[in-house]
Amino acid sequence: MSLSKISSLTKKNLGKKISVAGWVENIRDHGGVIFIDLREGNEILQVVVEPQNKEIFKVAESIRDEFVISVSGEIKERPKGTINKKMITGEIELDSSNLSILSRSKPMPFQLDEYVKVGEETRLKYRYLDLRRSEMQETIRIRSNISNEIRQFLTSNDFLDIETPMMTKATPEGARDFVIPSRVNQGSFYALPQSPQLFKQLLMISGFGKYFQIVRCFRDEDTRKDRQPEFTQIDIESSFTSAEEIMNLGENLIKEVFKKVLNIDLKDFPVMTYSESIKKFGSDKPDLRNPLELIDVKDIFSDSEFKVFGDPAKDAKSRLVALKISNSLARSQIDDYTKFVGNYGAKGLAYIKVNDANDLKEGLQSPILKFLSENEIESLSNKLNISSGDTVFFGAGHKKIVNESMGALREKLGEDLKLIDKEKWAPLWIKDFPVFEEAEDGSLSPSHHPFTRTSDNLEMLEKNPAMAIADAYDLVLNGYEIGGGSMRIHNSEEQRKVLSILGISEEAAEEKFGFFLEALDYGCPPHGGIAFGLDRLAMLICNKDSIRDVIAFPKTQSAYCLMTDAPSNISDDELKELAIRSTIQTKD
RNA sequence: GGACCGGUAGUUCAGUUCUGGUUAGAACGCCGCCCUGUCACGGCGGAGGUCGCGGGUUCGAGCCCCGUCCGGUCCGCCA
Repeated sequence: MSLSKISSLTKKNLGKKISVAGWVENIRDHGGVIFIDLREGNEILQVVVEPQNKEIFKVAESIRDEFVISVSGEIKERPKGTINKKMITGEIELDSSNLSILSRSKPMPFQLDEYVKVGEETRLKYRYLDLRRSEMQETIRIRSNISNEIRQFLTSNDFLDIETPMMTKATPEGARDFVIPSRVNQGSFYALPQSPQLFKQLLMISGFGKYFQIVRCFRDEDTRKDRQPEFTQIDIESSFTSAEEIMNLGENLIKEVFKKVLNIDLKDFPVMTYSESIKKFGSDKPDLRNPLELIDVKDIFSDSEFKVFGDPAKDAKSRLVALKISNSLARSQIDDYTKFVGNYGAKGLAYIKVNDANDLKEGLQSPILKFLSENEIESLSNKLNISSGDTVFFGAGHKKIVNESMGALREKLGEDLKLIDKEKWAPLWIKDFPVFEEAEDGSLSPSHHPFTRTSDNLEMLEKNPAMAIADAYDLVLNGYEIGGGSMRIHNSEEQRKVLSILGISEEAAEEKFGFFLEALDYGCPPHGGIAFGLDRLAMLICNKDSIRDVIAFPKTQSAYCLMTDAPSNISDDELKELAIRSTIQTKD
């Protein structure tokens, strides 16, 4: 008799003889009758063992949680009053006539029930058991559905799935590479790809007009809840296209995934420029579910006696913003927020508590009031439209620090004050990024990557690179960057120029990118593309706080696998074969 | 590299500071016995601890001090 799937069993099977197999979710031994909840995937079927069949009954008495068993018998309707509405199979049960233990199990190192919370450390050590829990079964299934829908969508839009090497060449700049030593070419190293960027551009040169790949990428940088050393990108590239076309494609792709996986119709995604986003939110990946906005108040304080505000108000490289909330906070809370913005380099956090908005003389409370003129207070009151009970925070200083600290404060206040509607989806496009980011020492680094085309002309790029705008775009969802892309440079002259602006010498460019620069000279079509972070997308769709929860076997914050104990030492023989010597003394 | 939070039974936690003191508790799980309609079954009984690790202070440390390891959140980092 072949095995039936538990999920397929319904009242239609009443009276039928069937066999099932699975894990023992739970046993209720009443002495005279034994109930076994048998689990297969996420589905559970109640098996009844009656004492009449002495042999089976004896076996059943020895069964423990998570044994793997097979049972055959007849599907019966449950007696009246014993129907369990919480179970999909709650109206039926399997009256066992045969039962065998296929595999025993030691007691679990932690309980798999949904009712018991388990720490992540334990879960990761026994990840294969953690994955048995219905919650994990569900998320892994959803993730599979997501990638399946993506494949279908892209394939039906004529995109070709093409694999690119995992063993490739180390690239300068950017993230640190994971490196693979070569035995055949001793002393030389491959690198794992940070992304298939150059290969997908080469595929455009090869004439594959539409490429995609769901592909693992590797970056040897510190992790976060939304960053793992290895992660998965939905990598897309297209020839003879435009930013509008790629954004349109990406938007339809995400809409399709939400429709098919969650049955949610996303409205058209708003588009915002980078500079507007920074101005309003201090961030290039704002969570639009958060209603708070930064308000520039430079104009009010341009002649201020109060240096903390007056100086930045006069300085082009500085910013002065207010952030208003409709809550009155305790002193200790304000102190906490002051500490919080300190993490981002802010020297302090000025604030005004509005006790009575109708009395600008006595109704305000703040250590900085005595430095502010009546005019300034009145202008502030008008511009911010303050009401009694409000608190206003101020950020003043270098643009970067104000944006980062006040942007982070906006997010934190949004969370703490529960201003964010967690049921909502807030996608948006950010475009018109600068081509380069300027470091404090004036040096430039790519804000996207060095193959991004500017939407300005080349002259502008050379004369004033820090002001040049890139033909690039990011997709942001609920405050997470879930995708980003650009139109690419498609001639070697422009590509060489950008590399030189980045401070990469001609020799270095030749050594690292020579093959690519040469390829650009053999008829390169204009092209561009985008890449989405599958892990982040799945995390958001599954309503999880960390991408670890949507990765079957993730690593810890220190890039360690608690289950396999990777990374680990290799033998001296292996090292010798690879011509490598460690500079670390091995522990005793 | 840095800041902060955590590490006590198999698991989840209480106990920990201001205030160190005899035998470190609970719940769930586990083991044994009982139980014929439960479904997070129930009842009775039992076992289970290097308080992450190392050092120090003290008559005495889970608790105080120093160091260290592990997990998490964040800064730096992430073209």
